Amino acid sequence: MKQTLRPASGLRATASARPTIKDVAARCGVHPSTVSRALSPAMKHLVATEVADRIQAAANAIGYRLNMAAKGLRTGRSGLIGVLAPDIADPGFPPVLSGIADHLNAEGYATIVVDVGSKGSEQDLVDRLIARGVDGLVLATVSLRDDVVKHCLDAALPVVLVNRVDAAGQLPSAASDDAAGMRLAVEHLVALGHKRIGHVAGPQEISTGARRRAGFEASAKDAGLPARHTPVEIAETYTRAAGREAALRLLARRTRPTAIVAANDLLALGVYDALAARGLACPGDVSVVGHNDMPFVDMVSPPLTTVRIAQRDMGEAAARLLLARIAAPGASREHIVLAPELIIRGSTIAREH
Amino acid sequence: MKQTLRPASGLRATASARPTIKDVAARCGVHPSTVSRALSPAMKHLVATEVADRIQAAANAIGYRLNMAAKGLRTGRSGLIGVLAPDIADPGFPPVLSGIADHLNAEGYATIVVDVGSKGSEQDLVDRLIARGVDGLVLATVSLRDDVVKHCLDAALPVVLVNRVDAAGQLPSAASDDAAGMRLAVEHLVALGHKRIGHVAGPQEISTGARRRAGFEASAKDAGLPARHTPVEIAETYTRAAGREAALRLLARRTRPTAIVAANDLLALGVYDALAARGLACPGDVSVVGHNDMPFVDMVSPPLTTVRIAQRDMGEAAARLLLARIAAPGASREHIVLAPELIIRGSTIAREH
DNA sequence: ATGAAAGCGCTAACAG
DNA sequence: CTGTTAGCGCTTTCAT
Repeated sequence: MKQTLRPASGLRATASARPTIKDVAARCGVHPSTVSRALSPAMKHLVATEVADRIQAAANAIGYRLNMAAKGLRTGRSGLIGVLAPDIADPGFPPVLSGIADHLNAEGYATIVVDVGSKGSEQDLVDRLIARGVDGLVLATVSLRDDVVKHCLDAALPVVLVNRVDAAGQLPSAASDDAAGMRLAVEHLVALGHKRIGHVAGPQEISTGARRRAGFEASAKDAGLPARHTPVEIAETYTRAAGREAALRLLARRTRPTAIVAANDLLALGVYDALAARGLACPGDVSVVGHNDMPFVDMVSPPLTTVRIAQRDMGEAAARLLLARIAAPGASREHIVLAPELIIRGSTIAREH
Repeated sequence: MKQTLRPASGLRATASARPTIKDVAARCGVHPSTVSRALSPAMKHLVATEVADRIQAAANAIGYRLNMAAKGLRTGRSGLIGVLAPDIADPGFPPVLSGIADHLNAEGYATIVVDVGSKGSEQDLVDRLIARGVDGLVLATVSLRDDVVKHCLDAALPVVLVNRVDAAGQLPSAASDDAAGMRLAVEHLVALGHKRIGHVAGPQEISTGARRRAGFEASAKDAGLPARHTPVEIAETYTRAAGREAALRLLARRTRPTAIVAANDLLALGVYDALAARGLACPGDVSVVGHNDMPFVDMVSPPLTTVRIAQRDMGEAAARLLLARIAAPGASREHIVLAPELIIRGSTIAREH
């Protein structure tokens, strides 16, 4: 028998190690479980008020902090949420993230954000998060046919999507109304007298890319514009460079569009680059509309007309959805859709006839 | 005696619960500790290769994942690092963060990023991170006289600073050479013939604000410019609005500067706003230099001349420093300083005489 | 209202 | 090389 009891555990005020529930108990002359109860808001009512106060005081005095790892081990819930982001550096993402994190923090959760872009396989990242015992996942990365979704469902892990949706609509999501956003853009241009409007579409395996394109085509049709006057070119990635290339292809068409709607502000800046490369003026020769209203697009020249999406709200909605899912695993597959808003600036102008 | 053994633990393939080391052990007919050894890279050599392989296979077969909370509880190390950020939405921060996270991830750590701006007391945030058992902290928030620093030192928690330094220089840090950056800016303007150069300084309780200001004043003096021709106005926050106000004050001076150096790109954009408000042209009437080279300042009009700082490297250096600190708690209080670079664009022009 | 006991999943001495 | 044993800090029955 090897009893490795720490000598006089809990009595040494010399403690440099982190105090535990036992230290508090010893100091109050009560049993550790009583301390646990007194310090847990939910169980506090089971303990005499006077004792509870003494325990609270002692805990403060020695600077006791709950050990979440131990609690998590015991309860099976870590209070950790994983967030998979496509690229932290993308200027559109921080507001979403902060919406997510604020809401989650308020509920006592901490968030681990993982940037998928840089490191290898998304599966691996998810597995590492599972190893950390995350109680749920927010995916801002899902592409339309995606194995990660299946992977998470297999792991029986509560998951929500933000800013994206999955092809089958199986997962709860919070996203902007992409079709409505494109309609805003197209109708604005039509009202300005434009009859030939091009679209620089985003990657089609990402839901925003596919849905904005569909929204563009539908709105153009509804406005009575023939397909040959509403050409679409696809950018393979949401980057300025890809936007430039796609716009260049659009401008090389037989009948040049007098306006271009981009699926994204980054793409729109690429359109600016293409225009400059061809010696065309914006908005003089070609009007441009973006999407997302990312920071500082009001400072570029010309200030970009764009569709603002409710990024913070989106993040918050996703967090709420996830928490609901965690509380009731079988719950509703809700899709929250947020209304976009057109911000008119200097990059769109009436078409002189 | 109450033996609550799970019946036939590890034999049920029905398992919907997460498999544990015991399940793997049962499946292989070995003891759990052998599994632990076989699955730990560091201890694997203690186990027969054949057995180790069998264990590995079984683990994969049933989808076993290490439970980090349990491991952490046992070893006292969580593999979690906390990052305190002033504002995730600040466009300057993501590259730093991604430098930190990438390096840390590669070493098996996960990072919890906390945005200080939104929620209450920084102390509380730190305490919550301590409750999570973080192995160390990266502070991107420290102001020059700061109690958080003391709080962390008290908790004997390894800490490094990034992008900032503390007044006493007690903590290891990774930051850009602010003085050198300002010298680059001032000498550039002097070379262009400017003789009256103003400075929109950042908050003086933040090290970048204070050090860039000191750098500005030193460089101006070295260039032979009298103090009355190199006025300084302080912006209370690093925001476009505060930059505008400070610039307005600068422009209201008796002898108007022909160039303005801002402590930060956000501030520089505020200077643009002020110039526009006074009907002055940039760079025609007043040249402007920023600091940080944040995304898309090359797209504003005019494209901003600015001092680029090595943000990603800064993050990576901070991560390295922290890991070193964790490995050897008493280790060197190293200050890593990164060299900045001047990026000349359209907002600075020669002063016609 | 409190104490006792057991165990979450893992690792680290310590025997063999 | 492998099994035994104990325990990290906490919560939660179950008894008092």
